[in-house]
Amino acid sequence: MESSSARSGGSTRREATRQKLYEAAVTLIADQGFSATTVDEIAERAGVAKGTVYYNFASKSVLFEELLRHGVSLLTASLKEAAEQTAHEGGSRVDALDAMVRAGLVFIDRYPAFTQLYVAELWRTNRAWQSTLMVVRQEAVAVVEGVLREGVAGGEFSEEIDVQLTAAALVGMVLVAALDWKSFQPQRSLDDVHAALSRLLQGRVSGRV
Amino acid sequence: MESSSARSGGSTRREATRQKLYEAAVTLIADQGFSATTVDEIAERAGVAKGTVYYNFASKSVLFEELLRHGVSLLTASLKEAAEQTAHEGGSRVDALDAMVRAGLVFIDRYPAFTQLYVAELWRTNRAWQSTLMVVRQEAVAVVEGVLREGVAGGEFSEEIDVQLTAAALVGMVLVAALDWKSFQPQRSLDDVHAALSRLLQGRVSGRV
DNA sequence: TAATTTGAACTGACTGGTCAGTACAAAACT
DNA sequence: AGTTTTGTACTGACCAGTCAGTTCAAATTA
Repeated sequence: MESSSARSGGSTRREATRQKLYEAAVTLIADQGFSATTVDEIAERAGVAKGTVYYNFASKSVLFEELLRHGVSLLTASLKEAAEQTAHEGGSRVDALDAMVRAGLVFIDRYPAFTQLYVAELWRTNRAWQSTLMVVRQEAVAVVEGVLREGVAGGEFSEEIDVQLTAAALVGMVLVAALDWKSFQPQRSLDDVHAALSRLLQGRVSGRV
Repeated sequence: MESSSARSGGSTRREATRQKLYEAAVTLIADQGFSATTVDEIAERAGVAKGTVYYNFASKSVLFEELLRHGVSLLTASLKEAAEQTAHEGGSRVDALDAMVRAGLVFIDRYPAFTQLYVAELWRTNRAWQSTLMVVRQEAVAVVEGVLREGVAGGEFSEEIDVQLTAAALVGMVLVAALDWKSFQPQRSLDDVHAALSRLLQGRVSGRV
């Protein structure tokens, strides 16, 4: 079971179907929520028969869980890359933070629906995919926390800062600002939004230029 | 019709029932989402028969909408009070911002479930209560934007800042940090969390003092 | 002050529709 | 030649909303 002709990672055809299903599910669930979205809708939007959904995923919940894993792994990879890139170029930790803010914006710009759905589910309890979500959240936040800790160790950041809380606050800043951007002023450019957040991040809001 | 003994503003009994329904609904919906929460569950949790829900609210959606309105009006009032209080005491705009951050934290501390539910619904589209949510969101954000604008006008904040985006970012910072606090390190004190956010807000993260 | 009436508030069994998941034979891919 | 997809039909659990009937405290009456 599972080998077939194209061995590495399953057949392309199947992979394509799964991708279509992800894309259909992500927008529908972002808009309506998990429970209000029906499997029939997802199948229709993906241009696929309902049976195909169940051929590819064990259940609606499993489809959603794999969608979450898939999406967050993209984000985590992108954040890591941004941090490492900055390090290689000999930038400071503030530069790394800034690069990660930008990476976050790029991600949300490309996958606004996923982001929205993620935020909507993140703090819920008593849901089937709760544990998956926790794991995946921690992976992403850990990247930010890592940079903060390095900054504290290297004397670049104050030792007084609370790493965990500050990381959460930074994530929240980017998340909410970006969702606001996408929802209420989508015509603005990414650079524009990034500049506004950089200014806030570097404490240049209060007067001193 | 409608007079009865206790005239002013409807009977106390009815009001008490509605309050119980709000409280039951807010935790259930925060945990499970709107669609996954049944009216039977809400009624049971409130210690009331299902029919009572429909005697008091036209539908499940209406119950939820009124819950949203009720909750956000509390938040808005609290933010306004914080801002005005600071102004009366002759504080700066940074002080006002800081007071509002604290007011936000106090609110989330008291009503974590409501906050969670609000965040989960805020960026959705195609839902019945969408317009209600927009109105109510704007009321709250406007308070923050107002303080920022006054700060810019008074020369206290840089003219370069983007008021709308910065307001969103500030809200996000408080929101996500507070939800993280409540979810993952609930033993910490409000003062503690407030201090961490103040530090971030005043740009004291990067080295200097 | 005891008996009666009123009506707002509440109850919970019931209905009609919806939806996740199943079944499977035929078709299409690779 | 095996894997994947299709299309249609079906089942059974679940749930929003309804409605005929009940409760009870206050108001009215005698």
